[in-house]
Amino acid sequence: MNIELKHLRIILAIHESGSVQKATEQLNMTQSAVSHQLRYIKDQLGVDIFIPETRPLKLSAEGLELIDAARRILPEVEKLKSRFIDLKSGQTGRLFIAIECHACFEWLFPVLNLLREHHSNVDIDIKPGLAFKAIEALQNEEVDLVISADPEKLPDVKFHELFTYAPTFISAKDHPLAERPYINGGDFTDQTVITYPVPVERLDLFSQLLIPQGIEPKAIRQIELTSVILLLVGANKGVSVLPDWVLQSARDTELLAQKKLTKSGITRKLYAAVRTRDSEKLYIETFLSLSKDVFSRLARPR
Amino acid sequence: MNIELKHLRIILAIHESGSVQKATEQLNMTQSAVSHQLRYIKDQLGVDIFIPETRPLKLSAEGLELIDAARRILPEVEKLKSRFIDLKSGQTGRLFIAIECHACFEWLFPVLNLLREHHSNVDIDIKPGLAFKAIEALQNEEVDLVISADPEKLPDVKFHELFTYAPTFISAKDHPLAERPYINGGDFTDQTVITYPVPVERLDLFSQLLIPQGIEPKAIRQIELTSVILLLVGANKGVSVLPDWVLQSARDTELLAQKKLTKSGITRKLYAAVRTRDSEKLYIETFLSLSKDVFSRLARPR
DNA sequence: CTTTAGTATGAATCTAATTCATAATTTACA
DNA sequence: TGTAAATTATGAATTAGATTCATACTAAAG
Repeated sequence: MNIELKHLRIILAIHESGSVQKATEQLNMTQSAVSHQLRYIKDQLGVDIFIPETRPLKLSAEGLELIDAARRILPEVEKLKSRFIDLKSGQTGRLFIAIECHACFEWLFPVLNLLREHHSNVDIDIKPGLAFKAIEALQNEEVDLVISADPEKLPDVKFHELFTYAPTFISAKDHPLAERPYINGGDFTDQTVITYPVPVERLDLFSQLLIPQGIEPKAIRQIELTSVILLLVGANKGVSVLPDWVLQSARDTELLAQKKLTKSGITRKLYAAVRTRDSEKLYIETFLSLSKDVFSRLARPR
Repeated sequence: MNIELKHLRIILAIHESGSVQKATEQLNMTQSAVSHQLRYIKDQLGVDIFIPETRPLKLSAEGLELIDAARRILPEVEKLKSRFIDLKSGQTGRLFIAIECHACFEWLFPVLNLLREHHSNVDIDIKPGLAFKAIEALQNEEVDLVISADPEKLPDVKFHELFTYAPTFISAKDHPLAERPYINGGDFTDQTVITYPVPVERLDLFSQLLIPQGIEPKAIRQIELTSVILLLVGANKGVSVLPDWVLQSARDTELLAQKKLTKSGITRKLYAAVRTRDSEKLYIETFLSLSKDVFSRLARPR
């Protein structure tokens, strides 16, 4: 026995319009096609749906049951269809985010709060623990967006530039290096460096400066919270390198010395990586523009 | 956008088996056919259901939603299908009954109670108010069975013989006619006749005896309940004609005189009329055999 | 890095659906 | 009650859709 949605739609249209003839418009079929299908349905189910040779067409006892079922099932399917229309257009969907850049929590939280206001139908979340294989998780659809500083050429992933920042050296004001106009890699050999608890190759200081020059600092101390790092640096327990945007508050600038890295300074770019086919989704575009807004407000000295 | 149940079944089979290859058996399709269908579904929905170029095949975020929907919708359809299998075989269904014969309530109630025990899934009911156009109501599927004494030759209706009975004259024992060996039509001209409250042409006494002879009784008094008719006849308020089977109880035979109608006696047959295509349904057959059983017990003098 | 299992694809084939023309029925109305 | 109008049913031809076969491609395993 083969029943398809098409058949339920035909039966329902006939019943609600009262005749095969009237149903043809609604169904966009000719009278003949409907009639042939009606016969097919009858054969499949093994019973008459409409009482033969009556006009207006009347449902049989069995036909009534079929109509009941159609009225339960078809709206479910319609719901599914409109759900997919929404999903495709980005009216609704899922935005799971992985961040390779630990400090990014600073601006990501306000962005997500704003995004939630714009797109209440989008399921927004940050997925921790994927930082290392973030792009792979993106391709696997475990996450839908990755904040990354290392763009790659991949066919199915698109990197959208968010903004430029400068990894910046900080120390206590009375630290010896606080006198220098800028900091070089070699300056770290006898320093305790305070970093986020992530593999060193994912830190700008290491990937951009120390690893290329083969330099290792005296010690590394790993701290989760940015505010605690600032505290410890202020207390002269070590030095650190953080994105410039986290060093804007008045308190930080009073207590800490900030120096550029190398004579010319190091700058990096942050990207939002999404799957190519998700790029036009509305909430992705909103995320990108909100990110730029929030960042520019954050980066502007107060 | 066109989604069919077939597509939901394919997606579900692939997901649950883990690969297109494994799903082919379950679906009775070749790998190629499944693959083509998969592409069609993707095109229709406008999104990838499975993440491309991964093995084992993994659902995309959108695919997950489709699976959820399939798991809601497909069981509904399966339920519908098995419902129709039951309907066709007569495991379940509807048995609405119209009775042209008013006295039939006497044996019909016990029959329906027994039938309910055998077929708890059948919706059994007596539909009043259709007695006059009962066969028409049967053809319209307003009812599914008609108890009738007047079989017709109709292509879509089948009359199953139930049993034979004798319309029998009754009067009080001290009534003048109680002396007669049998009763003729003319005997009614000066009698008050007590009948059920239905058109006279549907009463055996009239249709079989008085109307053909053009006789009218002195008066007609209409009473709903058989027991009240018996009471009134016993109290000499009139005479009546009832089927022999209602006159079996000891009390009746003591208080009432029973006479056959005409010298040779009148006999009639009761039929159960059903739509031809319902004839083989299990609960119809059970109804017929139960009716005969119950009647033979009722008709046997106690 | 090659083999293997799984998936995608194009062309040919087959099946099912639809159309067209027309017959058969039913209903409405005289 | 018969006739016209409207609706439904049906057969053959056509068209669209689904499936197969052969083969190319891709990812994973050894």
